[in-house]
Amino acid sequence: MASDSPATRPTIRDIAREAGVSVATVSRVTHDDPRVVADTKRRVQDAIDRLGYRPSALGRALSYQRTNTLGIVLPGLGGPYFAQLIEGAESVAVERGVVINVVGTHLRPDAVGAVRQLAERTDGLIIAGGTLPSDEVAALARSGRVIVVAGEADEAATVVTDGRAAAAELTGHLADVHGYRRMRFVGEPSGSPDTAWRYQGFRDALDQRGLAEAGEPVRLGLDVRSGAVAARMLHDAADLPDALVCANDELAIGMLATLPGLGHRIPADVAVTGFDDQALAGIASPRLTTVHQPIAELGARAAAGALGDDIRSHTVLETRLVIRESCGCSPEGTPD
Amino acid sequence: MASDSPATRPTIRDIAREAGVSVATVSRVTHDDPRVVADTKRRVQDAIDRLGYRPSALGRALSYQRTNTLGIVLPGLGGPYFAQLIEGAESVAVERGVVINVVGTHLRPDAVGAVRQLAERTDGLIIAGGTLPSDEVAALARSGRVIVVAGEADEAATVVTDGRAAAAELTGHLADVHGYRRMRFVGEPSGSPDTAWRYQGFRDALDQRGLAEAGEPVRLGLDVRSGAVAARMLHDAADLPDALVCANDELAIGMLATLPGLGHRIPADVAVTGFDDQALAGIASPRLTTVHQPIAELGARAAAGALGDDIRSHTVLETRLVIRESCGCSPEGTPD
DNA sequence: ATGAAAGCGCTAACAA
DNA sequence: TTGTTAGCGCTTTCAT
Repeated sequence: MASDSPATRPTIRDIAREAGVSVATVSRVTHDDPRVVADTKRRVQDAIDRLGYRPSALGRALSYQRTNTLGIVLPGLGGPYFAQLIEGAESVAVERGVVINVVGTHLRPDAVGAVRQLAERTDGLIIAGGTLPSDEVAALARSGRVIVVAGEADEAATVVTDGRAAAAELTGHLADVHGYRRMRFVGEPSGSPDTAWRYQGFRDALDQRGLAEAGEPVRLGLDVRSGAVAARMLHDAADLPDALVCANDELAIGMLATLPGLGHRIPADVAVTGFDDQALAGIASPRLTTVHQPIAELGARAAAGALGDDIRSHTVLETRLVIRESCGCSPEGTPD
Repeated sequence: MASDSPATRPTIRDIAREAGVSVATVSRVTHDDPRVVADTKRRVQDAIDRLGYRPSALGRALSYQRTNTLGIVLPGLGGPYFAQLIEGAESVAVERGVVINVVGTHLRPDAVGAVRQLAERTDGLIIAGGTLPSDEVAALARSGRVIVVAGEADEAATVVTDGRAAAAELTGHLADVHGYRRMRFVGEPSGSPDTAWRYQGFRDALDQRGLAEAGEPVRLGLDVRSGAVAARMLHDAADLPDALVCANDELAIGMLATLPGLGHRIPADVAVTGFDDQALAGIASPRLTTVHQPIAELGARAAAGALGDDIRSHTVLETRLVIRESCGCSPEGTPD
């Protein structure tokens, strides 16, 4: 428990000795090599069971020159977005007998060092946009398989969605269908490339229509808590616009969990939109108008690339505007 | 220009050759060994820089017989609870020059296999309660350093909080101060030991007062989405109790983001409580009455243990009841 | 101050 | 069918 020194693990040599064979034979048995005769195999297997031997992944990795591991670098292990991304990556990792190792850089003072360590122990790396300086990404890409997801890179292949166009379409709906004029973006644009693109799309739609932002972007993170904080700030400043365009669903959920309690009805007093179309978006009340993104697919494609499949150097996946009620539309899809 | 081996990473031998020294000397340089004379050191460092050499973590691990890696096994990488746990572990990992590798078992068909792989590549393991069959945990504990967090184990040390007592205290407050009689638990008790303890505490408080549950536990997950789903179910069944005792804050937040939109005021029509006291709990509206848990501390203690510190075989950390407004108390802390 | 060489746990030619 | 042996990349005595 506290102080018992774990017995040292048996090595392939221990088994060889125990079974009275060579290490090569033991290795063959652990690989189900058909060449070993049944009787020998049994003897070896017995020794393995008796001593509780399991081949060292480290030793194997060194010999194979591959680790059967896929690394994923994310800003943090927070919300559903990254969970889904990982899930997508897992789906392809599983069918290739590869395990996944995740590191979150936001928690890490020395993110670069941690990622370099990770790179050593993996056959490929998925890096989320905005987690590392781009020259570091380039360096990593030069010495290994790297795919950047939701970000830009010139030395590595990227897998993204066109968040800019999607955000513009969403904002256009708010302006044209509902006639909102005072709209404000929630989320720190420079937080990640992803968010930057969405903000740009928001601006695009405004500019196209000669509209101005109802204020600076609310510069906060991308989690539920930040949505709640933003809601309180806006309430305290008595400065609610017609519509709050949130950088993702979680922010919007934070709004839903705060604004009503503060006396603001959604969407009657203020419209709120999300981005991502997480499962939650269709369940909260009012249901969230948002943009659907194939997040798991993003992870799956990236994983395939990072594991050696040939993929295009720049893959862009489709998004889809999802109109529900938080923008002011009625459940039938028509504006109020 | 040494462009002979282009694709493959340079090894310590390449550097040795390039600098005209032995591998031992290169190794000394990478370890800042004071015995190498300045001139030699410079020559080696030059070669290292020129070829872009970085010692292989794999090779080192094999030689050192340690990996400088800490593994964490969680059900999933979803919400803030696990993010905080990891953060706590990171804080001690960082000061020991250790990196963290996380795997989520819920995403994994072959969780056991994945964890075994992980165990190979780490010096210690933190395992969240309920993620693995207990005999597997025992096996892992026998061959390495394992700490179980928020769960039970006889072969491994555990780090927990007394969720049962805390839940009983919280429920007692609801019953005694507010006089609620119809109370219902939200969350699947058998989902994790943690949740089971909280449900037990809830039952304890009820039993003590001769009260009955206002219905079976609402058997859902522990995420925001499940809270929203539960809210809709209860609404659709027109079966809202006096108070909803949620297994964690996220569930409660899902309620806050759904119930008001469905026409139910919190706490006027129905009280809602959380568990964990996430940052969000004090910001959403109404602010959440909940139980504070030192989650990061949980992670930190577990990490210390998993990395070799002597810790008690059973550590229990303090919780604290946090009364805010979602239970019906006024901001001043008095009941309505 | 530096080098030679023996491991660390495993795999895979090559021999026998 | 099985064994011998040379790596995989690195560290670390032990010599020199």
